[in-house]
Amino acid sequence: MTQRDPEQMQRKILTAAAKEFARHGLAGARVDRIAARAKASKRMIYYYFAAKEGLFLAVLKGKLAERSHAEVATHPDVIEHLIAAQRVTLRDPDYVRLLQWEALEQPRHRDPDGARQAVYEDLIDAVRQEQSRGQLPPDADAGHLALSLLGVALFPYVLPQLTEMFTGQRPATGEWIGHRDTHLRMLAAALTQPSATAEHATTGPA
Amino acid sequence: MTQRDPEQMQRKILTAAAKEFARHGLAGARVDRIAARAKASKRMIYYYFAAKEGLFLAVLKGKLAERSHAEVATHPDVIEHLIAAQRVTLRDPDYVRLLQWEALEQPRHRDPDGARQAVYEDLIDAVRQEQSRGQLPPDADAGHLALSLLGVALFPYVLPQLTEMFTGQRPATGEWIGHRDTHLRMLAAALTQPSATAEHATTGPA
DNA sequence: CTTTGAATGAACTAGATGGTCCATTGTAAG
DNA sequence: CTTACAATGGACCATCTAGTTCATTCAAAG
Repeated sequence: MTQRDPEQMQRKILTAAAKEFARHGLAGARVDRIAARAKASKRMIYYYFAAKEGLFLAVLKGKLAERSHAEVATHPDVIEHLIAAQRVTLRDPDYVRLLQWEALEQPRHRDPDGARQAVYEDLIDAVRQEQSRGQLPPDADAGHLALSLLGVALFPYVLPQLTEMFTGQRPATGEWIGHRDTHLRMLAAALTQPSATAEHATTGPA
Repeated sequence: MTQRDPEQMQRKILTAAAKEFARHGLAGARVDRIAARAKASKRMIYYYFAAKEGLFLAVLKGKLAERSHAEVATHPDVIEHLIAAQRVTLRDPDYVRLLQWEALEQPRHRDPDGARQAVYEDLIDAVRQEQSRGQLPPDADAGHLALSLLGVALFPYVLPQLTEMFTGQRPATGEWIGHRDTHLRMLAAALTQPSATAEHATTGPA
């Protein structure tokens, strides 16, 4: 019945593991749960990935690769940059969580082939271009500026408790996203133009 | 020799636990390690705090209380707000990590007495004042704006991997902080003034 | 000096969990 | 058809760990 298909097996394990690790992190994840969700025997996990941590790293690498497409896409102006970063994040909330787990649990986060570095380098370049076009403060360090922009876009999802305290709602509800969009547009406008008078900001729905 | 002193015992446990939880989170923390670090028997932990999670929550509550002082302090303008947020964070890196663990591991983060809410409410008020003084875009939602500002200040410490990719250094090194300060000042200036020409930005050292 | 209960320590337990062993099966090549 | 090996399943194990048991000690009250 179940014809053997090693590649699909590995994929199933990886996606199951991604869910589990996103939810519980490396320490909190349970190998048995991953096996169950993947409908594989635990044996398989150790057959393809040597250890729990190996699987975790594989998941991370996979997600990163998967995301690099979305991330690289440059957008005409700051506003679209921010909004896009938010949209991408919302499409796969697990991504941010994995980044957080990595930050907390992985003392060493290496990027051997520099693939990751490259992705962000592209983002910095985009910022640089917008600076030269006068869309962003020209004398700001591009790296720091890109970091700040990404921070504004992602922070609410990174610490939802704070977000709730500040805005009265958890992020990722439809209504909240609309409000946030409006805010991001306004912020970008303030950064771009002298008079921070956002033209009637539409509460941009999905 | 060791006269019995219940209160100090509890404090010792709490500070030991804070360190351990900040490092490893709730799931990753080891009760034995906490006991060892506190130079207490494990029994004591369960005597004063019913369970591991109880201890975790106690730690969280303690840190929050400890921080509310620093947080409440309002500052004359945006710049100082941001810089201050950064300084406070640097003085106790465990704080941000605990917030992150909370975000990841605690599906339910309640604030029964609303003490926490109050702290952030103050921050929002401060932002509102600066808006009315023309220091910040007046038509932006104060809550979202406060969230964004805090995001810019904290984000680098929340995801240091990204920070390293964007700026070439991990945060919290002396040099990095100086650069970040400069950047924050520039950003605040851009948000405040029409022409985003930061006067010769000094690379403000520690 | 005794009594009493809070405070403490050391050894122990039950269960969970990462990882492994060994036997088996599908499959592709000869 | 046989051989050989990759792929798989399921039971098994050693260890780790949160939490407990029980006896003991200190200190304050009488």
